[in-house]
Order: sequence, then structure tokens, then C-alpha cells
Amino acid sequence: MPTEIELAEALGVARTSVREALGNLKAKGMLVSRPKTGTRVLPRVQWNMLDEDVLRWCWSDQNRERTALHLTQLRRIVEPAACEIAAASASDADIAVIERAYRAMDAAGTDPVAFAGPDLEFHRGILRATGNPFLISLGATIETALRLSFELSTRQPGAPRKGLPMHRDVLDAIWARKPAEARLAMETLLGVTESNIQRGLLAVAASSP
Amino acid sequence: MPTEIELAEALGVARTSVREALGNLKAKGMLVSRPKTGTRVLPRVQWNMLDEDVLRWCWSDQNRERTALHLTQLRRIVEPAACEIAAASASDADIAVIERAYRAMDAAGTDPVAFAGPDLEFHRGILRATGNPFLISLGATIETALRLSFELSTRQPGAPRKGLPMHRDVLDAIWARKPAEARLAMETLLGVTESNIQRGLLAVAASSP
DNA sequence: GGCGAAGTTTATGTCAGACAAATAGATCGG
DNA sequence: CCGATCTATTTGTCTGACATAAACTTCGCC
Repeated sequence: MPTEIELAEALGVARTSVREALGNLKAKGMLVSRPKTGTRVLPRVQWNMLDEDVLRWCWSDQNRERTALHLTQLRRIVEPAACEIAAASASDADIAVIERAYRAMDAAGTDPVAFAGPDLEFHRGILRATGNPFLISLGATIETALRLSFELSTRQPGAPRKGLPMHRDVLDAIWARKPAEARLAMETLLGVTESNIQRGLLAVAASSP
Repeated sequence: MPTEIELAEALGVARTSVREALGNLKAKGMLVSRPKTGTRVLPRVQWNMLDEDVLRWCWSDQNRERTALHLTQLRRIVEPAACEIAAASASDADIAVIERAYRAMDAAGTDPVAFAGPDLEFHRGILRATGNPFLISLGATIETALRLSFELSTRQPGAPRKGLPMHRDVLDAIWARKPAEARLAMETLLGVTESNIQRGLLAVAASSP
């Protein structure tokens, strides 16, 4: 990397600001600095992909397809398990939050934009309902992923509406305190979501080769 | 929170340094700053528990027991799934890394300190073998968790040695490319690890009430 | 001539002080 | 009593200088 002073005058800002920016990138595991040697970019393996910014930046990369695949993989690992835990141990108040999100999804009708917010809230609510701080933190990553995925899946109008009953199944299973059913319902839901995203990716690839 | 200037003179450092420190905590979701209002501590729910520092700090808290429980819960969600993926899609080179770690564990004998490093490498190797950047990043969190757990589990000499065959089972299943078996082997291993940690927590609670 | 120790250079890391920007709370006018 | 303005305070940014540390060079020694 260029030195901090070079960066500062190249970008027209003070070295303090450059240092702050570099500090952020260091915190994300993307850079490392040592006196005299300068600042170097670390291999991608060391980047913290769970960070929302890193995720966004890597998303707008050429290999968006593979990133989407890996994200879906993560979701299919975490969210069904979270459902299982939530069904086993969530409080009524926690589930009520999820239900509110579901109702908002229902009220959104076929408008994909109005649908997105409550959908995010729904999935985040389930993670929060587990009471596990680590899963809750993972929720921030997954939410970013979902937000990025929406750009793809909303290209197919009506797709959200079709997923609504599956969300209902998840919610019902949690209310019924049936962990196994809740896990299964979420697995089903994610299966459909994954195929939606894959179709979205294909559509993008076709429209802008 | 006190103002940056107050903090600076209280700690005997320049405001620049205070700002850098606060910036780090902001990146971890622990603080938020606005002009005039000052800097405020965010609720714990918003803290990024996947961050290694946050994890360490929360560990040395009064409710270490619950944190350990939540961490084990995370591991039991992520690691068996990672094993399954690794068994399905890892390259020979990836598995060789895991095997090297296993051999080092074996060579360590009954010395808990020499055992710890390769053990970390073993679990991290599995996550890396999935080829999923998000799981790899989660590995950093899990590694920190393991490092903290070792302080507890090493209080029982010989415990590491007892877990060695189970590590062998995991490795063999991955070599054999049998995802279901690999998952099961890891679930078994983590079950034993969990009870070790719980016993360690009890021992600590008994020695320093 | 080869090799180690000291000096030099150059980058990051820290300090100090000033100004810009934004906003919560007080003040003033309608 | 309410709304607009004014002020004070806090974060955010800039400037310039010094401290520190490590890679590179040079010098002296063996």
C-alpha cells in the first residue's frame, strides 16, 4: 500500500483521517501495518467476512455467485438450528415480535419493497429469540446478506408472497414449542429461498453477461 | 461516557489516541458517538460478540458460565455442519492439514499446554476445509472460545488424551468422504468437550465462590 | 574478503493545539 | 404558550511536529 502521507495527499485529506480509515480496515482483518515496512493487504482468507462492510464489498465482486452460495450455506446451518432453540426456549414476548413481523409481511401484499423490511425482522427475531448473543450477532451478517439477496429475488414479482405460508409454518411451530418441526419448517423455507436466489443470479448473468 | 478530552487527560494520553480507542469500540458495536450528545454505551445486544476482544472481555465477567454455554451451543451448530461439508468437498491438501494437526496432538502426549495448539489447529483446519469464507471467519471466534475454555478444561489432567480417539474418528470420516459419519463424530466429540467444560466451571465455582 | 555492529533512513505511532460542523438546550420574540 | 434563533459544547477534521521501530547501509573488525 502507499504510505499514509501519500494516501493523504492523493485523497486530499489529512493523515489523521487516512489513519482512521486504515484503522477500520485493520480491524476488519484486511490490512496490517508495521513501522518502516508500511501497510500491506492481507490474504482474503484473513478478512472478516462476517463484517457487514467486507460482505458488501465482496458482494459487488465478480464472483458474487459463489459468495451467494456460501451465504446460503451459512444460513442453512444457522437458521434451522436457531429455530429449534427458539421453539425450545423462547419467551412469549420474543415470539410475539416474530409474529408482528409476520403480520407486517402479510400486510405488505405483493409489494416487494414493503415486504423486505418485515422479512428481515422475522429472521432477526428468530435469532434474537434464541437468547444466544453469538447467534444474535450472526444475525447482523445474515441481515446484510438478505438485504443483498433481495436485489436479486425481487426481480421475480410475486415470489415473496409465495413464501408467506412457509413463514407461517415456522411461526406456528415455534408457538407450538415443537423444535423439530420448527427446524424442518425453516429448512423448507430456506430451500425455496435458495432456489429463488439462484434463479435471480441466472437472470442477472443473462441480462449482463 | 466522559468526553474525549476528559478521557485523554484522565488517562494521560492525547485525544488522538483516545479517539482511536473509541473508534475501535465503535467498530465492535459497543459505542455510538454524535456531536454535542457525546459518546454513549450501546445495549449489550448490539455488541458484536463474534469479535475476539469483545468475547474475551465478556468472558472475564461474572456470568462466564452462561457465556460458555452459549459458545458451546454455537460450536454444536457450526462444527458438525462444517465437518459434513468438509467430508463432502474438501481437497486432499485441506485434509492433510487437519491430519498434521492430529499427529501433533498425538505427539503432545499428556502435556495440556503442548496439546492446546494442535487442537486449535485441528478445529480451524476443518472450518478452512469447507472453503466457505464465512465459516472460516467464524473459526476465529471459535478459536478464541477454545483458548478460553482450555483454561478450564486443562484443570483436569488427562482429559485431552481421552478426547484423542474422537478426533481420530472425525479425521477418518472426513478422509473416507462420509459426511453423515463426520457430522456424527464431531457431535460426539463436542458432547464430551461440553461436559469437560461444565465440570471445569463447577471446579472454578467451588474453588472461588 | 566475509561478517557483525553501529548508524541512517523511512515508515508508522503519538502528541499538541486549533478550527469546522453539528446539535441539544437556553433564550428570545410572537 | 409555542416557535425560531442563539449559544455552548462535543465530536470530527486539519496541521505540524516528535517518538519509535525496523529495514537498509556503512563501517570496522576478524
